[in-house]
Amino acid sequence: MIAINQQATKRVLAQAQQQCLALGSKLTTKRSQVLEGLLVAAKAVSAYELTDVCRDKLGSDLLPMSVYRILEFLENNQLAHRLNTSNKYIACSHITCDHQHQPPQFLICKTCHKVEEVEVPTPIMESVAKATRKAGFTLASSHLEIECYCNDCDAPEAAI
Amino acid sequence: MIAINQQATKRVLAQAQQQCLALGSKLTTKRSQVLEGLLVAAKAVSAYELTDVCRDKLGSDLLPMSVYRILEFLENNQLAHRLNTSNKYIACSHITCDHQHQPPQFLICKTCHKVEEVEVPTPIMESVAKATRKAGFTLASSHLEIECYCNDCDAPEAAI
DNA sequence: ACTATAATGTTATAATATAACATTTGGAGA
DNA sequence: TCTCCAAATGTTATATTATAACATTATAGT
Repeated sequence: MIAINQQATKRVLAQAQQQCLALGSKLTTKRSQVLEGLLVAAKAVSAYELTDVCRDKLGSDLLPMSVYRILEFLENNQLAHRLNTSNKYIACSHITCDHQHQPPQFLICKTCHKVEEVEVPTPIMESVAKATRKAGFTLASSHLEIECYCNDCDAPEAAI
Repeated sequence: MIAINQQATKRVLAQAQQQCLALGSKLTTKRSQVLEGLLVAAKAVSAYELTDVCRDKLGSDLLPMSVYRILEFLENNQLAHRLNTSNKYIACSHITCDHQHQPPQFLICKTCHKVEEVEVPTPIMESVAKATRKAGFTLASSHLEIECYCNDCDAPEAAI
């Protein structure tokens, strides 16, 4: 996970601040709290779980509705990702990087819900995009979500 | 979509029957109705939408709870797929094929929810599996879901 | 026919998400 | 500084998706 201590968290939040400004938007106190909640959670959490984290760990009194709104904002500002596979949210692990990245690929453990964010090799993404165009579609999502079992959780059967 | 007329539907259902037997399970009347519902819908539908289709188009009186159970059965018997991206279900487009297929890749239009099932080229799936193992995970899901815009729906911005 | 198991029915409720409108806040311009 | 607009947040209600828990019915093997 991206932030393992308070100092790192501060650094990430400051960087997020900058990133928002660059995009012409503002990381308000509440938004910062929600992002901090994601960092504190240090794993993929549902909007309601995140609401609890913000209340219990950060003393914030946000309601789920606000958390949903703010999560949408964070997504639009590339500070968080929504994992469709599990209906959970996670902080972007590249907030403190200053360079462009390949599209993320999320490896999601079906058992313990641990998430690892790796980069999709360019040739793979190109193949996918090509197959997509061939079928008469245009790629919309810039990330792949892969359901996995992590090594701590036994895979029930053989995989592909 | 897989079944465009009654005759084709019958053929698919008969084949599904066989496929179940081969797997040591039974395609009961209700299960067959739910599968037929998916065929009639001819697109990805939610469990509740499917319940409506079964009631309105097929005269079945299933409750959503039963539909969920039966969808789970159909998935286990490779007769239907659950699309995590949209929380919808779709009939497998390969029921009437008698050969093994590559893992499916679903192209899902974010706007109109049209779904196209194409095959993932083996080398791509191998690359993904490799990256997965390298990160300490084992592939669990045998399909990829790709969010797209279909050519009938305008993509709002440039894609990857 | 008897019984064990599978399948389905039924009711309740949990979990996720959005709609709609009200209120507050923070800045840009008068 | 004041005013007013737009953005952000608050609030309430409700839609949508999914599962738990237990009851009943159907089916197959003996």
